[in-house]
Order: sequence, then structure tokens, then C-alpha cells
Amino acid sequence: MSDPRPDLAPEPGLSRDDMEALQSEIADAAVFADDFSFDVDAVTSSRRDDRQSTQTTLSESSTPATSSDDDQTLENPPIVAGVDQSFLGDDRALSAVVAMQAGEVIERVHAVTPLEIPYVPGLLAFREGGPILAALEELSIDPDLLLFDGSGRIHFRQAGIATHIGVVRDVPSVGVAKSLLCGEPIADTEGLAAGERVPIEADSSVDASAGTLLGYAVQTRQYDSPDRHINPLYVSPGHRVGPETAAALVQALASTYKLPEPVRLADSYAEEAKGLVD
DNA sequence: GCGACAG
DNA sequence: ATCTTGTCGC
Repeated sequence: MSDPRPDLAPEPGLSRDDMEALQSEIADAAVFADDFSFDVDAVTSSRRDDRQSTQTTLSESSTPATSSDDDQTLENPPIVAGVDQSFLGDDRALSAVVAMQAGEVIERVHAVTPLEIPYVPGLLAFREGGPILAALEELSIDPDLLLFDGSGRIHFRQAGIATHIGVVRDVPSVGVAKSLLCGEPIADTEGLAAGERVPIEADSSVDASAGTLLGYAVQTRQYDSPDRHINPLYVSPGHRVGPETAAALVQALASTYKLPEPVRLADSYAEEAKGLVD
């Protein structure tokens, strides 16, 4: 059981070398394996009333679901929050957080802060970490899991934005990127079928032994026609979540769209919230 | 020197 | 990320 590490928060004023050194500390403090208490199977993108009772089949052939654990899961499903940013003008960032529970939005918050530094591949957390931490402070509920629009362990120093914020807040987190920052898929990722995934391993650009499993290319949706295809999502552990679970969670949270619902809604809310600023 | 690079 | 026209498909 670790603790929050506000001392490791991303400071935009650091030199590049210091930023990279801090990321190495983050990677050392991160846990890239399952270490949480919520029930992964209770995480869904659809509302309980709307989804098929596939559970019925299971309980009929076994013991009726009467354990206190099941009751607790049914009455108090995990809270998953999606985080995403949008930009105002070119000197302020708006970070939006959408918290969901059992497929329902239970809270939406946002924060606006000035941008301190430009975007540099590998140092995203130092540009957007401030706004994100500010937005998370506005949250009245505390999430069981954070989903970020960006990498987690799939990062040069194994400390992408999902890992950085996850460690600072000590909350289980997962990175969901729309393109690959580094690492190497072990197989072709073109035209995968929905539900398929391909391991992403560390290459020479990553500060990890070659071959280390960094995450997965996850195909949440795919077209039927072979003409055109949808690119996969690049999912990696942020903190306290292993690679397989990270992929499974994203798969479970994706419904009609490619992006998992909490991130998709945070994305649109980040845009919508621009309207109530200034 | 060149390439490659989340959002 | 943001700026934008055009195009494919249900």
C-alpha cells in the first residue's frame, strides 16, 4: 500500500534533465500490476437496466448471488473517471473530468489554468499535469480508477501522464492513447477484429529491458467492410493496474464508440465547458 | 546528422 | 491539441 506523492507532481518550471529525472522516480514508484480492491467485472459502459442479464446464466448453474461481496458490488459499483483536455486561445488549458458509475455520469468537473510550457513528446505531463490536478481537486467523489487520454507505461521512461498522475494521487490509472509514442507491437496491428489485442513491447527507445511488456494495442471497434479500418487504441498501465487488466477495462468501458465511455465523455465535456469560461 | 515522437 | 474541406457509409 503506497501513498499519494504530491512531492512528485509535475513542475513545468524544471529543466528538461530534471523533468526526465523526475519521470524515472515516478516509474520507480509506480506499480504496473493489479493492486486495487474494486471488482473488474463490475465495470461496464452500459447502465445496469440496459444490459443483458448474462449474470443470470452463471448464477443459475451455481450458487445464487447472495454473498455480501456481490451485494456490495451491485449496490456500489466502481467509480471510473475519464480525463481529457482542450485548449483556449493558446495560453490556457481546460481539463475536464467525467466520473461514471454503472454506466451513469455521476459528476463532471473542469478547471482552467495557464499553459506554462509547449508540448514536447515524452514530457506531456509537465504541460497538462497542472490543469489535470486542479480539475481532480474539484471532484467531490473519489474515483476508484482514472482513465487518461495519453500513455501510461508506453513511454520512454515508463512514466507517461497516466502513470505520473496515478502515482501523485495514488489512484489506479490507465493510459489510453490514440497513437503509439514508443515501443514495438509484436505483430501487425492493421485491421484487427473488435476484441483483439496485440502486445506492445519495449524497444531500444524505452528505459526497460527489450521485450518488456508495456501494454497492448486494443481494438475496441471495427468496421464490417474490409475497405477501411479503424486504428487500435494503445492501452498501458498507469499505476496499480497490470497490462491485461488495463486492456480488459478499456474493452469493458467501450460501447458504441472506439474510445472508452469515460474518456469520450471527458473529451466532449472539455469542448463543451469552453462555452462557460471567460 | 537523421529519424521519431502521447496531446 | 487545433484548423478545416471533402468523402464514405448507414
